[in-house]
Amino acid sequence: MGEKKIKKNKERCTLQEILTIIGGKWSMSIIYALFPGKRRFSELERMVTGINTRMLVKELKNMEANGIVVRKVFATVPPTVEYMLTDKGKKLEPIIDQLYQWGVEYVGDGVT
Amino acid sequence: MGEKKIKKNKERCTLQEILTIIGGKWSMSIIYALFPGKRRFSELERMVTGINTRMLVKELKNMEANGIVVRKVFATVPPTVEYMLTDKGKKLEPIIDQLYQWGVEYVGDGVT
DNA sequence: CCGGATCCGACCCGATACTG
DNA sequence: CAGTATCGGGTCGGATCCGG
Repeated sequence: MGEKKIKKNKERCTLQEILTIIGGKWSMSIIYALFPGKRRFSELERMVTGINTRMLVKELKNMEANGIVVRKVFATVPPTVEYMLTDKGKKLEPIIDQLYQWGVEYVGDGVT
Repeated sequence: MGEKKIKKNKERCTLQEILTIIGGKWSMSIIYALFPGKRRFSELERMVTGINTRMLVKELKNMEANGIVVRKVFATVPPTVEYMLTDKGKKLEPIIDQLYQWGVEYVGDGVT
C-alpha cells in the first residue's frame, strides 16, 4: 500500500496525462469549490451541483492520490472529514479561472 | 443545415460545458499543434502522436463547429486541406500553456 | 490526400441501497 | 456524516475498411 511509482523525470509530461488528472467531468468543479478554503464532504456534495456520492468520493480519492487535495479526518462522534487544496492544487486557480473566463466570453457562438 | 440553436445568453456557462469542448483526449494537443500557424491534415496526423484518422477528423469537426478552428479546402489535384485557429481558439494559448507548465512542474509527485 | 462508415471493447458516470 | 457495493446504460475512443 505504501508503494507508489516514484518517477523523478519531470520532462515527460503530456497534455493528455494532465487531462487524466483534472480533465474529468467533475474535477474542476470540485477544485473550484475548494478555492475559498476547506470544505466538508457534505458541503462539497451540496456545492457541486448534480454530482452524486459515488462520483464525489471517486474524484476526491483521485485528487488525493495526485496530491491535489488533502483529506483530514476528525474522530468526532458524527464523523467529520475535511478536504482542502494543496499548494499544487492551489496553483490551478488562475488557470481554471481563465478557462472559465474564456468560456463565459464565447459560449456556443463562434461567428461573432 | 443552416439551422443551429441560437442562444444569446452568455451567462450560463459551466466548467463542464467548457470541458465538453476542449476536454477530450486530443483537443488540446491538436490546438497546441496549431499554435504556430496553419497545418495540413496529414501534418497534424504526424504531429499529434498516437492519434488516428478517425479521431483527428472527429475532433477537428467538433472544433470547427465550436468556432475554434477554420477549415480551408483547396481544389488541387491531390486534395489539400488546411486548418488554423480562430481568434477564439488563439485565446486558449496562454491557458493551455500554463496548464502544461503546471503539469511539467508537478508530475506524479505531490509530496514535495 | 482527405475523410466517411462501421464495429466493438473499455471506461465513465448515474441511481440506488447499505454500513460504521 | 461519510463513505462502500452493485448494477447497468451511455459515451468515448481505437482499428479497419471503403470512397472521392
